[in-house]
Amino acid sequence: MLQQTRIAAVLPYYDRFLAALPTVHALAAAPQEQVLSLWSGLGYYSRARNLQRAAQEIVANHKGKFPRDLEAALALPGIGRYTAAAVLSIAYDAPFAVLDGNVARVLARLFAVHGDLREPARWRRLGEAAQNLLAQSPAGDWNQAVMELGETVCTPQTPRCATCPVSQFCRARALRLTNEIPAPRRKRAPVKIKIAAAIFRDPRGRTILLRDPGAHDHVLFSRMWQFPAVEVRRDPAAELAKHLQDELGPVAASLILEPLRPAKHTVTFRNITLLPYLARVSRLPKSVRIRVLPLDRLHQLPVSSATRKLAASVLSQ
DNA sequence: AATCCGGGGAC
DNA sequence: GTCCCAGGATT
Repeated sequence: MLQQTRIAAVLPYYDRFLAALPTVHALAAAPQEQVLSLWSGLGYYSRARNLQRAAQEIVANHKGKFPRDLEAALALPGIGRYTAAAVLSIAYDAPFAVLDGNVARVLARLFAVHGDLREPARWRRLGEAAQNLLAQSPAGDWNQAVMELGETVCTPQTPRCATCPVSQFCRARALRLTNEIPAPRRKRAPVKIKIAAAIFRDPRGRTILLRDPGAHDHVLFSRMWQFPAVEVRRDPAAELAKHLQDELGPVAASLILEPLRPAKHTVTFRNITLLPYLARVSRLPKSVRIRVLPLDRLHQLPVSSATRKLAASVLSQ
């Protein structure tokens, strides 16, 4: 959960996840839909799929215990250098240094490393530097201490050098380069997209969700349950109406699409304007690919945050 | 080596 | 608004 995600954002998910699936055996045996529902809203959903696959491999091949061997850990889906080092050092006191965004920033300032830290050759050197510093024991405590130093003291903006325990060794500070190091991560230019979505509602307050309706909006909805939706350009209502007929058939022919308040959503480099349309119907469309459920019970299914925002636009009006 | 994948909290 | 997060997989 912590991969590229702040601790504060993870905590409530972590608590709910462990309460529902407290053991590796429970996780391995759970329906994938339950795992994804527990992850719903946290993002990077391949992590959830990989975590469950890893649990299944651990049960099948490692007697239900996370492997102590580095190579075996790296062979698990979703376990890379960082996570393997973190788990093995914290759980088993194995002598592997972690390198994450926090550690990289601390080391880059300590040694005044210029350039993009994520560039593979530079990242590898930083990993070697981290390993060379790992003379302390227990290794897990050392690793967590360096990460926490980065999180709380050696922060990206306005680091708290006055309270830093290693400021006297810091080359970036000596050179007055703490604001220039590390170099900012280069990012892809943002792209603007408009997505129109139809939120059906029957007299009992129920709606429909689909899965895998088309390739174009997978990015936004993460291949999970979603409202019928389509990317639109000039005439959102008309383009959505056409899409609904293609998706759902003639049942969608004479719908009245009532525009609701647009919402903003960002997925990596895409700036998305969500255009919700309420479709009041006496009877919901039926199909094997359709799930019917109350509009205020979306958390029962795996959905992305975009789907939650769309539902909220109806519930708030 | 590049690119992709979510979401939100801090500033 | 901007930045970046206890990264990993895929191409």
